[in-house]
Amino acid sequence: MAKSKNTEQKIFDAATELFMEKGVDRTSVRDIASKAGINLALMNYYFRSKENLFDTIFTNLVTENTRELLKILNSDMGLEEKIRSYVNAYIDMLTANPLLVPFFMAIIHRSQEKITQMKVISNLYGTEKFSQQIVDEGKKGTIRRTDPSHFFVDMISMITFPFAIRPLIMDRNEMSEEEFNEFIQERKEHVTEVLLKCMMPC
Amino acid sequence: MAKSKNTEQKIFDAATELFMEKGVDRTSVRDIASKAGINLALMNYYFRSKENLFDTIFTNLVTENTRELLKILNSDMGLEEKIRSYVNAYIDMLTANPLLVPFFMAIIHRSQEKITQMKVISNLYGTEKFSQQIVDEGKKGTIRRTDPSHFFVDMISMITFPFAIRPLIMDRNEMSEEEFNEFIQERKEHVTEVLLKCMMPC
DNA sequence: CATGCGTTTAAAATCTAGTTTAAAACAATA
DNA sequence: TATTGTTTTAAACTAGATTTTAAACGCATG
Repeated sequence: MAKSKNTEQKIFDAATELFMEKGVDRTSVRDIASKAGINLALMNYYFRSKENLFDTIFTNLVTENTRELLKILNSDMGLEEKIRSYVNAYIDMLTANPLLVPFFMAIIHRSQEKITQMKVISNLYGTEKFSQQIVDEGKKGTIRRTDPSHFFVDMISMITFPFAIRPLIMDRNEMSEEEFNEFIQERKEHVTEVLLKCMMPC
Repeated sequence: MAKSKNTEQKIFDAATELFMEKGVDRTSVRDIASKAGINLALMNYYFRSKENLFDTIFTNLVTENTRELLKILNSDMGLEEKIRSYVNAYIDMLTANPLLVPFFMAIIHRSQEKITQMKVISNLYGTEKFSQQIVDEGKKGTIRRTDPSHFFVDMISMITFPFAIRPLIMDRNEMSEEEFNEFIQERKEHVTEVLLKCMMPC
């Protein structure tokens, strides 16, 4: 029982990195083993199969990274403050983990049929309370009447999409890593502003 | 020389469909051959390798589908009309071809290093004229001063991202195919409005 | 009509990847 | 120390993918 947790963890970590970097299908079990510095068969010993290892990792990634965001979305903040914190927290999370979005995009494409994974991701977006808030404030006249589903899609689009096409943005604008990060930091303010402005009761 | 063009085309078409549907890595040359109704080795004869076939298809997909959009972006329309046509044309194009975005996202992840080297990519976003227009009108005061690179990213994010996460949106809102398409059609008006509103000179 | 050329097919060789097996090493404990 | 359960190793197995080679086909031209 000695090194068990240790080895299992090493496999888990190595696989996570490789999956995110090269994609699941382009990562072989042998890659994982060699990166983790363990014997090939141990992957099968601890996780029954590559696909099962992937499921484990995937679920873990989603739940780990969305806890905070969900909390904000379902908090009691006012609409403006909520939007601002959500945008900031989301962008911070993705900045710390820039491969997350491209990885997710690839997974959605890869496993459309795998409903379970879709369900896991759907958790990402527990928006009932937030939607209600938008409808309510629309009725009160505090903001323009706004369709919450479109609004939410706008929001996550503007937040996450730049990470999905990062290489293109960098290439197009001849940006270095740092310049791209600056660009992303600027977007915190920018996206918040766009979202608030378009629901202002003109 | 009899069936040459024919066979080459059959391979090309079959591969295009499969790549878009299942992803490049999960499509085997056998799949392609059987779908195209040709012998396994013919893929190798016409396109030297699977990877080379993929490059050909990818380049073709990009150029075919961006011609129209680029024309609009570099036309002499006024800003408002230009934005409206661009959003409409882009959404129409993706509606006709709903796998395009998820496919691209997967490709960006799959071949990051390769993609920036591909010259076709720069074609995707030839935005000089459009950017200039935004800067000019900002100076004139017709619109708020707006950073063109953020604006352009906002625009393509809101247009394309919903297609990338289509299964999630459908699952979350319990939508049928048709309902999703309606949702997307609504977005033409919605996105245009958001974009125009946020550059209005308050 | 046979020669040559582009095209197509078939079979074999090579490689890569996931999984399994069987035995060895190890650790804990009775 | 002997026993037992866990962990590790090396090697084998299986399946499939890709590439190569050579042979067959069909047709137009000399």
